[in-house]
Amino acid sequence: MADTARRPENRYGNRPTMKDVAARAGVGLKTVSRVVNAEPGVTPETERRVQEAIDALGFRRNDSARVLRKGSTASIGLVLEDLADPFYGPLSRAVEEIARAHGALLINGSSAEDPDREQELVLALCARRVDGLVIIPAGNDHRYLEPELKAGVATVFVDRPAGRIDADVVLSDSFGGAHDGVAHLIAHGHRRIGFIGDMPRIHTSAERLRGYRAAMEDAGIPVEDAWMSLGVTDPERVRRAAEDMLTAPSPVTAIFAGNNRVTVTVVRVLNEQRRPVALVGFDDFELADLLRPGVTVVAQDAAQLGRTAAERLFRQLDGTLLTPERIELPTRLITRGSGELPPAD
Amino acid sequence: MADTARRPENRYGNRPTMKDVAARAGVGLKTVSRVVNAEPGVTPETERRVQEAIDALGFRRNDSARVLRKGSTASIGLVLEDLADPFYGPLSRAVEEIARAHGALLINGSSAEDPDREQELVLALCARRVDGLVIIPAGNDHRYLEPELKAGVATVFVDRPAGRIDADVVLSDSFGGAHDGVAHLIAHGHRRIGFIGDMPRIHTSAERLRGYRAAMEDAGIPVEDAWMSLGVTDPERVRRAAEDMLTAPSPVTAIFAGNNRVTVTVVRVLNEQRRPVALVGFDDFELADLLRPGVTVVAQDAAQLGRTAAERLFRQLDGTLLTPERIELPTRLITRGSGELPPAD
DNA sequence: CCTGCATCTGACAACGTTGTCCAGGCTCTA
DNA sequence: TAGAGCCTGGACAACGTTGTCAGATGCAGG
Repeated sequence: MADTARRPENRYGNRPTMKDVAARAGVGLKTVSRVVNAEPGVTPETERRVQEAIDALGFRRNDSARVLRKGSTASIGLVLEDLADPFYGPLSRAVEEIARAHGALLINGSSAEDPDREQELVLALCARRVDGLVIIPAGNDHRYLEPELKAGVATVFVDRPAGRIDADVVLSDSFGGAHDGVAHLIAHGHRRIGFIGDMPRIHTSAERLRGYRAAMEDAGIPVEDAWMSLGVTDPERVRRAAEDMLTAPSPVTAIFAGNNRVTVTVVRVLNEQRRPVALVGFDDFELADLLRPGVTVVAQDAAQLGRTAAERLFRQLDGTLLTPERIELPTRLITRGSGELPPAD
Repeated sequence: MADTARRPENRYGNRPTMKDVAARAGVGLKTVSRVVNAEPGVTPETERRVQEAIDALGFRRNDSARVLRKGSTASIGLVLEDLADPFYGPLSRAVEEIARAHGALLINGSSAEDPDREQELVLALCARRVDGLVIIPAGNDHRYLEPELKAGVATVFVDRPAGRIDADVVLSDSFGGAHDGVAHLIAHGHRRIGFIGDMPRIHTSAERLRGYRAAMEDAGIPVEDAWMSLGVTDPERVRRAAEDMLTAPSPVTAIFAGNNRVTVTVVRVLNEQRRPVALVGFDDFELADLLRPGVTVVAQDAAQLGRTAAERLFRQLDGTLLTPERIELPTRLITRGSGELPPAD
């Protein structure tokens, strides 16, 4: 009875250590270490005895101790905005595959678009001594990373540049993509074009807005304030923003949506309109081709972003490095119908 | 010149330790530890000096050493099938939120539906001494986890039960959901109903197939082999399977799709058919309501699965537990049009 | 039988942190 | 002013592993 009530008192609930294995196999500690790490210089007979003890006890090497001794964790960290956002799934997966190919484990976390939380997460990863970091930044100031960079933690930013420090960054050509998308609408006869995007403090949003403005200016079309809605992300407010610009004194005949979440909401709103309104969205999304009309988008390749970033990270770690660089991947306009609707004046 | 060429020779590229901080601040090692951990018993003046040294050197505590000493890593592992699958995004995110609320970090990896890779990943996580594991199993035999369970690693399986060991599992009612979905089609007049699903060795697939058969049997409808397609996941083969059952000697008038990836492909195929074919899919997906017709689905709440599993995990860790249990969450039929089409005979 | 060499094995220190325990200095009271 | 008690700070061991190095063993050759 006293026995059943007894709980393991050690940490890890009494996990066996190499010492235990050594005792059971009747060999020295270091010999166990040799077997576990497949180092040479162990008789087959000895190895067998050790292996037997390992299996019998269910021993697993404690990597914390190993890391402490060796100095490298063979793991990298990924900090992104929201794991639930479909844009980040393929990106994350691509980074994981590259990491795996290099024998590293991926640890990831979401910043929930909160700069403080991003910093907290990054520092937690650094405390665990990850070998490198892939960061989709939420904040604008990454000077807190200076000691880490100096200490040799490989770092690559993705999707948005680092703030106030000099570091690698891999991103899509937001300016060019937005410019192309808006120019596409203009080419189809639109002149009153709305823009709905996220906060301009986010680099990609600012760039896309800039692309919108540039395309309009190139065509000599003055932009009205009522056509632009910034800092809007939650569906309710996107909906209102879209409705507002559709009923403004000079209503828009087309909308450019700054990211996939905005696009989806705008599609819902346009579905309820009597007259057709053209739409081009930034970011592709699944099923965009199945909607009626299909949604024309400016697509960026999330997986490619992840792959490029991860590869660059490991090249930093190889020492094949490399002054910080900015790598911009092109976007691709995919026409599916919604962006080719003529203006319904 | 010799100076610029010099690279840090220590591991971690010369990261400062508490000893360095202590030396710089002119205090003892343990005092630094106290400051870092906000332990009481340090004069404000001393604390200030220590803090200054920490900032100046860019010191970050080495968590490996801490873990080694303390025995708890404050981290949990999540092993899922594919991060890029939209079903797992919200699940993963939910687990992360709960972990965060408990002050734990989430480490996750994809098994790519490969049992060996699952085991490899799980053991890597165990070597890092995660406190607990949330596993979406790919394999059917988890006896390799016995030592871990014995050692007190909290473990919860999600979406599919563990194989050959006794462990907590949280899953959706696949049988009931499929039964409801198929019964719904029958209630709308269908008798020739097709089923396309994944390999029956996957528990959820087998259960959904069982639900389909049961619903048909309840209605007294004999099932023809040509109406069933199992072990089919990639789009190309799903497409062919769907086309085959639509052109069989006794062609189906409705299809039940076993998971969201299948559903999406089937939608594409049905879009190309001249006559309307009814469709109910297992798993909800974004934009299902925007398609024409909207896609009727049996929805499971991925986030809720994740939350439930994570909460249970931490209850195991609290010691508030708990013999292994099987928790089945109900599904919900969401009618949107595609499942209510009458048979076009 | 001893020497030299190669092969296998184990003792020991170190990695950076935290828990334990004790020393020294201070304040307060009698 | 002495003694008690409190507060602050530091010395030291321990966590589980790996690298270093030296000891033990076996064997061949003199």
